[in-house]
Amino acid sequence: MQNRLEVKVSRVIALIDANNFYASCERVFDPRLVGRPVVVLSNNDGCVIARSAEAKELGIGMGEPFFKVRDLVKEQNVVVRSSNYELYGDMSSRLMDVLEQFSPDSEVYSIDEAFLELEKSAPGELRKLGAEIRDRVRRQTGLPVSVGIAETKTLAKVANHLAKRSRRAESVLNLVESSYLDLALERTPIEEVWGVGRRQSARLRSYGILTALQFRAADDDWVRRKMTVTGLRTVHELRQIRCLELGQSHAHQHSIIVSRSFGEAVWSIEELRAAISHFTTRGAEKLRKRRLAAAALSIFARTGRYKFQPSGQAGRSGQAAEPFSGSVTVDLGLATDSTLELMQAAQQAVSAIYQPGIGYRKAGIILTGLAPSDNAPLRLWDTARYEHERELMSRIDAINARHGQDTVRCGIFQSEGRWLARLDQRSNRFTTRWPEVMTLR
DNA sequence: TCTGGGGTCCTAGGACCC
DNA sequence: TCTGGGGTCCTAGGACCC
Repeated sequence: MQNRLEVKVSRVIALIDANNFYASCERVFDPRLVGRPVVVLSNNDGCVIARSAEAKELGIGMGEPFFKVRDLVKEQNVVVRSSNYELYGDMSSRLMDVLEQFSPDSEVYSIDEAFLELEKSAPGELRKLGAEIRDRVRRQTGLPVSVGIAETKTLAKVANHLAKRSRRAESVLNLVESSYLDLALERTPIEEVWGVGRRQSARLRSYGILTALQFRAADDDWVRRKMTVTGLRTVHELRQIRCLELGQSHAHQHSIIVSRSFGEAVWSIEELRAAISHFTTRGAEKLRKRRLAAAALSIFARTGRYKFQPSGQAGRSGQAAEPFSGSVTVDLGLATDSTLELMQAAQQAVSAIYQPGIGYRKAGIILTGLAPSDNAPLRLWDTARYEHERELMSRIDAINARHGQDTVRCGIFQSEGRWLARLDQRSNRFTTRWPEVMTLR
């Protein structure tokens, strides 16, 4: 038995973050892309969501709409890829497997980054450990990563940013017991501090706070008033006071969202039903995979964010209508992970939300009230049917896992439709689909 | 006309993250 | 013409309770 009151060994936090993750994944499987500008596009080929260093140098911005850079892309011979989440997800789990070798305490923070808790040691030793992490990830996955080490998560983020930016391409920076700490904070503009977004940084700038160093020196009460406890925590973290502990990712997820922008506007209720059915199927699969059940299902549907041209009778006036956005929530009564039950609720919600004469550009479902499905309350009636349904679901999942998505599917939906996203330039799913593995000649 | 005080729970919306 | 998807946390305000 461990004595729970024993003195805690002093520990530090490392943040490991892949460089240009999606673009780097593409490079692992196509080395011809090395040294060339590469961009990866969002779903529907709408926005640029990843850029290689060369593409950044051309001035292509993060989140920039693709049509705005199309000419530049052509001129500069930039490689363009549609997003391939199946490939990136698989590469992500390989990355995390390597990181786990270095510490039992880790938090997978996003698809391409993780925090590791490390035992504190001499600054030189920590730096060496960081370099070893970087090198092993490279050897075992082919991915380039940067490592930042510090006393708190927020400072580890600062360290990681600076490591990425360093011209010497060291890609490892240790700020624990570092005489460089203050200078590092001075070189970190306020908007780059983790937790300070566009809104707050504009406000802070108007008060003359331009750097992380100045923010660290701000008065506690003032920060609390202006930015609530969230802002105060960030300031404390910059002062090496740990406020944010490592979380267990997925320990208790609160919601699941499945949503897509449509390839073309959707006007009819049949097409909207088809799309929502598709999202609901994906959502139910996510639930079962994570062993969760949902107590409520919401759907939302909206027009484009930027303008909206009404059609037919609604557009007769010729005036542009306001962008429309609506949502409907259905209480499921008892938590469920059954595609059939969720589908019923979703269709009910579609009927409630649909309005003719609106060109929907995006829709989605949100599952909430999540709880482990093993703890789901027992049904008082219909127990036999419910058990039967669960059995059916697990068989369908097994078949689809083996033979591909939607080999067997529930209900009425067509898997084709104008609402499907465009993905014109997707690379092969090299690691997860047999027909797409690499062939060597 | 006058009209307490304190608590909980829920939801919508804002801000942030990658 | 063409602008992603999936999450979290916090707060304010209303409904409701005693």
